[in-house]
This record gives sequence, C-alpha cells and structure tokens, in this order.
Amino acid sequence: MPSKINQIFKAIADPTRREIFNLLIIGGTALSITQISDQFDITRQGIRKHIKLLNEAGLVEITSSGRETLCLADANPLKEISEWVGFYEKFWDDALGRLEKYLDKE
Amino acid sequence: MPSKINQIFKAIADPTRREIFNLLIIGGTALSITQISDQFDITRQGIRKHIKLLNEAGLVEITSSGRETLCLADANPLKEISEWVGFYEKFWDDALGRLEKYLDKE
DNA sequence: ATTTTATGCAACCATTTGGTTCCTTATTAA
DNA sequence: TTAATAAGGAACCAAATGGTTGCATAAAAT
Repeated sequence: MPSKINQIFKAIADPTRREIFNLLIIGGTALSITQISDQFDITRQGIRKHIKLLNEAGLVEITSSGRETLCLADANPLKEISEWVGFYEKFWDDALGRLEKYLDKE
Repeated sequence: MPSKINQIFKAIADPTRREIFNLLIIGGTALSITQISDQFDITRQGIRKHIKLLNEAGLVEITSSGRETLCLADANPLKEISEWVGFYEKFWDDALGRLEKYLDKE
C-alpha cells in the first residue's frame, strides 16, 4: 500500500473538494455525479474531475449502477493526516520550551 | 483574523514545504534562507517561494537580522487542520454505522 | 577599500489546476 | 420505439505552481 499521503493532502487542499467530501460523508449515502453537481455552481465535468482526485486519494469510492456513477465517501484515509498533524502537537503553544518538550519525548 | 485555513491547507499540501517546515520545527531555532536551501536540491529562490507560502499560512515567521532573513517555524496554525480532521474521526472504520454515530452526537 | 556573502526582484518557463464547452454513447422512462 | 437522462472523452483556456536564471544591492569580512 503506497501510502497516498501526497494525494490525500492534495485532495483536501482544495475547498471545493472539502465541500464535496463533507456533503458525501454527512449524507452517509452514495450520490451520483449529477446529484453532487446539482449542489454546486460548477459544471458536472468540473465536479467529475474533483471526484477523480478524491477517488485517487481513497476518500471517495466510485461504483457504477446502470447509467449512474455513484460516489461514497470514506474518511479512513484522513487517519494519515491526523497522524501527520498529531506529530506536531508537541510544538503547539510553545514560544519558549519547544526543544525541551521534543527532546523529553525522544 | 481571517482564518487562513485555505492557505494552511495549501502550504502543507506540498511535500517540499512539509519537509522545510519539519526541518525548522525540529531544529527549534531560526534558520536563514541560505541555510535552508543548503539542505535541498532546489535553488535559493525556489526555497524562498516556499517560505513565502509557509509564512502566509502563519507556519513560518520571518525576521531580518543584518543581511540575513531568518525563518522560524510556528506549529500553532496546524491546530486548524487538527480540528478539521478531528471532525471526521467519527466516520472512521465505519462501513456500516456511519449515520448512527454521527446522529448520536447531534 | 575591496571582496565575499545573503538576499531580493523580475522575468521567464513548462506543467498542473480548476474550470469550461461540444459531442457521443448507454440506460431508463414514456 | 422514441425521447429524456446520466455520464464519459477530449479539446480548450486562463491562471496558478514549482522551478529556473540573471542582475542589483546591502551587509559583513579581509
């Protein structure tokens, strides 16, 4: 499993993609491309491109059902972001004792 | 305070910028542009552009000292990322009970 | 005083990004 | 069976990205 961390960071870097992801995950069900694009001021093709990136990051699963393309969100790849950011927690609120905290843990 | 969330996401989306940030925060001290660019296969001007974006996100503070430009990392803006990703924790590992977990909390 | 060092500014460049429009095809509804 | 709907492919476009080189300037070291 080649980690996809760059694709995940890239996917969530765009505000529209974060909105799409949020819509899908909150809804909890799969939505078609058209259903998604109905909620944005962007063309279906534009949305489709965003979905492609989200899918490459593993944040959206795509399945076909008849003439529809269904998109279901998967939050699990965000664990990698959580781990990444978690590492830097020890450096928060820390105008002074930055080194100390870090070195203590090492 | 206009939240900078987009700039923070953008700043950390690039792997080189994540490396620069990591270098600075682990070191715990301010480094000059030249000292930073010595550690990468990118020109000083290239590094300088990355620093600019990190600075706009609030992740690097820039100060002048004589002829040097010193860069100091600040992890605090990452709190916003932590909050963002924290919201989605409830959707992890959850092929089935996605809605339930979410609705319980609401 | 001269040279070296650290930097900034600006122009340039190829590629990627975020978006569009046009046209075709497959599936479903009337 | 014909019309409507859902989607994909491809070409195009302007702007942003990530990087470069060349040159000018300020500060520090000789």
